[in-house]
Amino acid sequence: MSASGEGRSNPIRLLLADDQALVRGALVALLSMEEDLSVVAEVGRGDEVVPAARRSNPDVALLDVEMPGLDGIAAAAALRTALPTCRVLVVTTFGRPGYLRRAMEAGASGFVVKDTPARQLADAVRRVHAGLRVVDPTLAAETLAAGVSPLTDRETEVLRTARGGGTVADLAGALHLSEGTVRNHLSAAIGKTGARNRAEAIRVAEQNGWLLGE
Amino acid sequence: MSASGEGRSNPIRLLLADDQALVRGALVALLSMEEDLSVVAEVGRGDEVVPAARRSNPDVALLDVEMPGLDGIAAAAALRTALPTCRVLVVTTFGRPGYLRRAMEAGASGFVVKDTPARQLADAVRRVHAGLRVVDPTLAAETLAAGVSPLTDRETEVLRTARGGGTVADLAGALHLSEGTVRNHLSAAIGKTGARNRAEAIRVAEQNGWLLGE
DNA sequence: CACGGCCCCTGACAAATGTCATGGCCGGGG
DNA sequence: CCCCGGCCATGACATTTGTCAGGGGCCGTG
Repeated sequence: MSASGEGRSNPIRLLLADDQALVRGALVALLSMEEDLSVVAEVGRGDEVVPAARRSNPDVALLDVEMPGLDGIAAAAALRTALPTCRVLVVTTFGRPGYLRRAMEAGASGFVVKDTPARQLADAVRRVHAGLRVVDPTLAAETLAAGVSPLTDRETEVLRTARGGGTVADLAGALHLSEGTVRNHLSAAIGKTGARNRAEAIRVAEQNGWLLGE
Repeated sequence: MSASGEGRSNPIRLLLADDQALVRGALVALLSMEEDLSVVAEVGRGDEVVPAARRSNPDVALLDVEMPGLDGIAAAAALRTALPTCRVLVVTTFGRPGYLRRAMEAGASGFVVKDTPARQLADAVRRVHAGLRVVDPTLAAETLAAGVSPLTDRETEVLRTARGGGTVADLAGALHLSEGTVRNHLSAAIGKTGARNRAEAIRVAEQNGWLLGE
């Protein structure tokens, strides 16, 4: 339990990124209760992560996935190149299989969903700081099962644009494609996702985390 | 925690309901830092609110809207009738106008969105406990602007079912209606929401909090 | 009672959506 | 080299969706 092993050594320096101020503040309170942890920066947007990290030089960054400006995965990647010594622990509301995959590819050391017990968070931070990987085992299994996205680049792009809920003509305009082409990509996506119409396809792709990025 | 230093009066007894364990735990940490607040119960499902409240007899209940079992609004209503002396403060991720309206109708004393600064939460709790109302002013304005849902019962029901993303035939089957009728309701909903197709109508209705309940 | 609102159904039509066969383009093997 | 497979694009075609104009039944209210 108590991380007294480190005795008087320097505490682990933390950066917190979450767009919901209340949650962010609550996490600060939670983590500040630990003797060996110290929150040195907190931000509410993905594109503020790297600047803040440059200023505060944290050991570990806790990044939410859903953030304005830049999503947590992209922020993780940016942070890895900007401060390679800083480990990343991704925290998210949704246990989307694709999120985990992308997070790992982006160089994250850990992945925690928001319905894990609060007790475990501090430990996860310590493990990550120690160079270990932290991953929810059930989620890891799901990720393996879901596999990598079967969607082609164009298909994901079209699907992503279609999320806003516009007509085919709108999409065609926005993507500089012919309407027929858009329909074709949508049709392919529908087939690959096993859905029966556009809306379903979007939901499936979203739940698998295949629509992330950009 | 401290030895009753500030103990002029008994601390405010709190019940916390949020389905995300991590957030719930963090909120506990946050609120426990206040001398005059004491978390006496925490639950992760809407249908556990009343039983837990019966056991712990809280002064104020913090309820999240998005919860399994029973949504926070319904839980608020149930709690008001079960323990009329217990005030309710609704906390939610989404500042949907309809949520606020429904929360107030359900007897809540306060409504806070999760991106308000963490500092203000304890004060909100105190205000609510003192019998005052706590409402985000911008959200209140939006609520007035959005008005009450223009959708008829059947229309909302159809729209709610359509959320899952099925074909008209599916909806007709699920609701025991003729396909034509379903299309009519959808068409009406599309008209009233000012949308251009089913998907948009669903999004609009959802954002306004018109699809709550059941 | 008569009226208006909501609900349910029907049927027909226009418009959007989904499917398919086809062809061009490119890069990696035989 | 040529062929094959993946991706992209396109237009014709079938299906689904959305709209409209009806009609009947069931309340609640003036």
